[in-house]
Amino acid sequence: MPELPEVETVRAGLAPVLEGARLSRVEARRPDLRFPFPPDFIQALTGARIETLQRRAKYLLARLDRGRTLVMHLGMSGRFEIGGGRTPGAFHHAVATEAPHAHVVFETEAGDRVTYFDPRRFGYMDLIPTEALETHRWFADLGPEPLSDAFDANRLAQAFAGRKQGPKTLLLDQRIVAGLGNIYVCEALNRARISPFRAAGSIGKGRLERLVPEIKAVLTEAIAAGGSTLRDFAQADGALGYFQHRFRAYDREAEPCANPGCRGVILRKVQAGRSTFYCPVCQR
DNA sequence: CTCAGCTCCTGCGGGC
DNA sequence: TGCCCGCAGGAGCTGA
Repeated sequence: MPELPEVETVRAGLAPVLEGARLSRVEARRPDLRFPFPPDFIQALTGARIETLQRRAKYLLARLDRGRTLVMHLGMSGRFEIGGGRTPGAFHHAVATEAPHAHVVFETEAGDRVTYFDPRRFGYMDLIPTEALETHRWFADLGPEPLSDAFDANRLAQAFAGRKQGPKTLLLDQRIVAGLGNIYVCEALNRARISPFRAAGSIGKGRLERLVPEIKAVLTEAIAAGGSTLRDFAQADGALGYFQHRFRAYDREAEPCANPGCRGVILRKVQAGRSTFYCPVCQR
């Protein structure tokens, strides 16, 4: 599911319920997601108060009042729902059925319930000492937030210098810029009319100065739209993001390029194991 | 160091 | 209808 705009949408949806809330009950319905839960996961969370719910790159960070932070990554198919955890209509059965793939349930003293679903289980959660977050291996090497001033053309030029890989691959590298994924990289390169395949080191500074604002623009627009709903992404309140209707390249194979004045057609090619959607006419 | 390829896991849609 | 294949929003690992 989630790239930066989707994770930010989830954060914004959960914050009203979780920020300032004290957890009265936490349930892990299996021993692991991508990784095992820490041994004291339930014990450490039960009774803890969530001070803030923040986002860094594609991670959600729930800072607890106990010196640790609950770190959550949604992988490919992770999703939160306010409520949930039981199959709707389960009361029709003699025994309530657990909703499929509802792996973690958080209940607050205020009576709210937040359920984490993740069919593919590429997501993960851990408890990390808050003061050690920045040096933790998940965060130590992360690049700048793409929407921050720290992410600019100079930074990108430095990262691209001498590299033969395409800008597509490098923009997916979270050490260069943190939060982009396959959709928004395809979209930003199409908007900036830069080929995903050319050697990143050969892209002139002027073109990077066009690319950076396009990255920021597509992310900002996607956040405003509540993210993109491809298969199963929904906001925490169940509302669907609608940015997918504004895709110009991603998932638009054989459709006309939307760039003004371009008469090209979007192609799909596999690059580094991922689908790359691009316009061979205007993206150079 | 760089880079391509493979891996984890489940579900879904298209083609036959 | 049912089966098989390819593909999916991430990212870490391997080995050349």
